[in-house]
Amino acid sequence: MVNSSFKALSHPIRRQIVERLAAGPATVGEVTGDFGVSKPAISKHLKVLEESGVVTRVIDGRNHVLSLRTETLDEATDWMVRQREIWTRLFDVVEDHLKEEQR
Amino acid sequence: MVNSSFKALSHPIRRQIVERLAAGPATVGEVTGDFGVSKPAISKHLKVLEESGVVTRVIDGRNHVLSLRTETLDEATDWMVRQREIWTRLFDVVEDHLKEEQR
DNA sequence: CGAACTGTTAACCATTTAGTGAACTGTAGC
DNA sequence: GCTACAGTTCACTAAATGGTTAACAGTTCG
Repeated sequence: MVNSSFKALSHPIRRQIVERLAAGPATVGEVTGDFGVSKPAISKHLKVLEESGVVTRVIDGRNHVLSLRTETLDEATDWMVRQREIWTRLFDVVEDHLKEEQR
Repeated sequence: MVNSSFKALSHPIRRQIVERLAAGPATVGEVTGDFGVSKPAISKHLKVLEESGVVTRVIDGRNHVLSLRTETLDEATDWMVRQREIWTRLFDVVEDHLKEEQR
């Protein structure tokens, strides 16, 4: 699932949609915003977000209401944070080593 | 730059390379590992990682030594963490609202 | 009912991506 | 000098991506 999350986030339009939805649920029309692309293009991006598990959709009359599936995004975030912890630790080791040498 | 970082991380092989490099610098041969793909394929993945600013390369004799450019990855990590903070806050608001209603 | 509205599907196109094998560049070491 | 080694570049393919317009499906409302 981490796989498809990163793929979903690899397009600027999709990231902007996620940014919008992080602030709360919205309809397709609302997330469409002012990207200079057609409705079918947005529709496809939403499909990618949905199939990757990043977004869910609830149909309400003629509106489709979109929400973030935060659990999915949490997984991807955790991967990044975990890597950061690892390379930060490494950096500290190097730092310590340099301090050691200065003495 | 956040753009290309996510794109760089959108392929499982490239993420595994990043995982390897998070633990410390390594040569091309070392990161190649046991993905079932040819050397040219790895070479291309490394090019993507390098051009996206995620990885740097220092040539030492006939070995190319790769390292993570952590600043670049920090940007992407920060984007994710920032979004998480936003949707977490939203979640708390909903939580509070539900508690409010239970009373 | 019929028109307007919200959104998707279908068919198509151009570009990018991910992979391949073969050939090449440069370094190491006998 | 020659061979082995580390890695890239080239030329090519197949599939995926991102976009388009045109047509469709369902909902709302006068």
